[in-house]
Amino acid sequence: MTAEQTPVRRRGPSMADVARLAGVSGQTVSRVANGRHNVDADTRERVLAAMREVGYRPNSAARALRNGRFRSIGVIVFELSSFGNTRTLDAIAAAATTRGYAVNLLPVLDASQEAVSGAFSRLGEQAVDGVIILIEAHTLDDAEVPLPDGLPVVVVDSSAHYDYPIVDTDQAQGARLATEHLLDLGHQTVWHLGGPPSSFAAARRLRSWQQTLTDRGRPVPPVLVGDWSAGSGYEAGRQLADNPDVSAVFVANDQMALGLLRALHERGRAVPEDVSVVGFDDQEEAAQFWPPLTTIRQSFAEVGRRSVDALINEIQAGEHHHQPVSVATELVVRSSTAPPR
Amino acid sequence: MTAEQTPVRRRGPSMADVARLAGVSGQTVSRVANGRHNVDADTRERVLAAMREVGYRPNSAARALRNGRFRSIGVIVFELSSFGNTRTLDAIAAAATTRGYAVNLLPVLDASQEAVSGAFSRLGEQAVDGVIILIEAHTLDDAEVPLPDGLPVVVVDSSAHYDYPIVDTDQAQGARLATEHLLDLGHQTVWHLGGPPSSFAAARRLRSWQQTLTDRGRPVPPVLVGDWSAGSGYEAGRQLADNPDVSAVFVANDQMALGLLRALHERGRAVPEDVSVVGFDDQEEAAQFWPPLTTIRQSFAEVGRRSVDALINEIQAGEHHHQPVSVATELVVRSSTAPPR
DNA sequence: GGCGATCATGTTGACGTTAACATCGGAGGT
DNA sequence: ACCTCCGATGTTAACGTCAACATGATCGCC
Repeated sequence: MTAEQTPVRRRGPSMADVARLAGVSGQTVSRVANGRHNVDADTRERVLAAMREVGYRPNSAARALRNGRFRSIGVIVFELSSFGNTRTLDAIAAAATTRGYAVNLLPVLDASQEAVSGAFSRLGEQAVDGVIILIEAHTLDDAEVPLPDGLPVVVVDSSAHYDYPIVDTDQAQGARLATEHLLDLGHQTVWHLGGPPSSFAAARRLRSWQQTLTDRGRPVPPVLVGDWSAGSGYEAGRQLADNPDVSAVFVANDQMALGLLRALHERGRAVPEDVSVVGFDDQEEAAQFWPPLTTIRQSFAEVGRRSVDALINEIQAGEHHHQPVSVATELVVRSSTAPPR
Repeated sequence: MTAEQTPVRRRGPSMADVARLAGVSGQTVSRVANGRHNVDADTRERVLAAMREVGYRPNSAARALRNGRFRSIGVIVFELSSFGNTRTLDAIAAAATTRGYAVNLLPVLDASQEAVSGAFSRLGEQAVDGVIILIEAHTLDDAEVPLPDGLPVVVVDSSAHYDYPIVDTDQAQGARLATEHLLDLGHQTVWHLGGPPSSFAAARRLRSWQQTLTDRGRPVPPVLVGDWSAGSGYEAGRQLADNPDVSAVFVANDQMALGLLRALHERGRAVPEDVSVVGFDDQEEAAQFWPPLTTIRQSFAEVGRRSVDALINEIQAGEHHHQPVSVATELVVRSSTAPPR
């Protein structure tokens, strides 16, 4: 009793099928598929009709094998946890698509060393022409980064520790903008709730805040440290709220600022009357915080676009631009800042 | 003057190179690369060493061509705008990676018809074995959806309008949970700020809220409509705040709830003393809203996992499960709800 | 009217991998 | 000692596409 094998055509139609139907050679089909001009108008029509009839789809595997290029870029992300990464990824995807490249997501499942190197080694088997790395630097630093040799890479980060082209927001400029805004309002000094020490972006913002204060001859208060999460902002806020000296705080991102605002409300300290707060990122919700948050807007779209440009440049021209790309930020004044009482 | 062509070996080493170095046939290298057991331990070592030496990486294009499978799934997303999509995508990426599949991002650049069908036709050229669709239904409905024939598809949405398997959060159960929570606290009725009419998820939540009220013999207040954004929540909140009849509001997502809270604060209506508010999603920040938001937690992780499971099942077994998958939600009580004054 | 130029189209082979089959040597059974 | 079976390894061909080259027809020009 021979089991009747379902004769399901698993593969789709190929050029050969189209060619047969149109009565031409495979090569002609190829030419039509690739929009070459040296095909007779009639023939082209006939081929296109045949393609439609059989539902032809070019096989990208065969194409990639033949051409040695995948027209695809990989993006290594550490979860899509953070607001910034998400937005940047979005911009990358848009830019890549526009440039005719597909985007391959290579998630790093947890923060462990092995997960990171796991992602990197998986990379070797991926069908990508280049990679954009979207995870914070420290996670990489120690890892024996087994990046496949000769694979173009662009890093989105604020570290200068790489041999790869770097694109990022100008953290220092943004932090200066925030700090100066508060000082200009008349505050004696500005406190700072920073991001995790492992983040270069956080370190840059912190350093620049510090620098701005000393440039102006102001005392530098002790730094509070959060982990980017709103919860950690709340924790820090509870400490700050009880300190009557605190009249102005620069928070390293909007999410932490949200938690900080909650802590201040809880303790009955009015914003901005008692305490002024400036965030960083300008995520959509910041305008709807209570009170609406003054913050530093960074253009994730621009960062995404620039990193794709840099990567595709590397892929197609083989050119490295080791000159880091810095994207400027912008101060957005809302209601969470005011002169000291 | 013949320009010296840089003899850059653009292609990486292939199995043949490894085979030559290890003194075996290509097939043996293939067996080692795929972890087959029928290879002598010594030989395997020799091959592995050779691989390391030349820096061998399997060429996934050749593999895909040979096997007819890409081990890759596509995800069609309408920007990564919404919190929910982002989280679901994250879960999908994690689940897919765990199952050994790569994830291809297929962004829909704008809401226009052509952008959507653009994404779909691009799909035909993508190296994917199946697709998960993460865009709201209405955008698809009218479109001549030119989905490649025979390509496995899973839709993450609450519509039943598809021929494809569907996975989504149990919107109706969540909305009922929210509404009942408020009624149980003693509120006479519950107002509703819904999502855009184009969203099936929003429609489900609305319908279930309505149903719950009528089941309990309560009056059904007029519906307010937002677009998921915090800004639209603020707009709606300004209307609600001036209405003294409003003592309880069920908001269709947390972001809009944030804006609504701001509007209530602005008008001096205390939460929860004057007005109780329940959100939907339980995004991380909800616990740090002012006051911390009572909300409906939906498991994006589960939705992502289940949709990947469904898709891979379809890919590997060819089985469709037209039975929609519904993922349960959970009420998380915080400080934004209380009995009426 | 002959000759090369130009253009549409066809033929061949290679990209790197692996399924299917072939081969070969030794272990085990009678 | 002979035969079988099994496991390790090699050989061949094919997946779908496209560059490179080959062919043959048409055209214009001296």
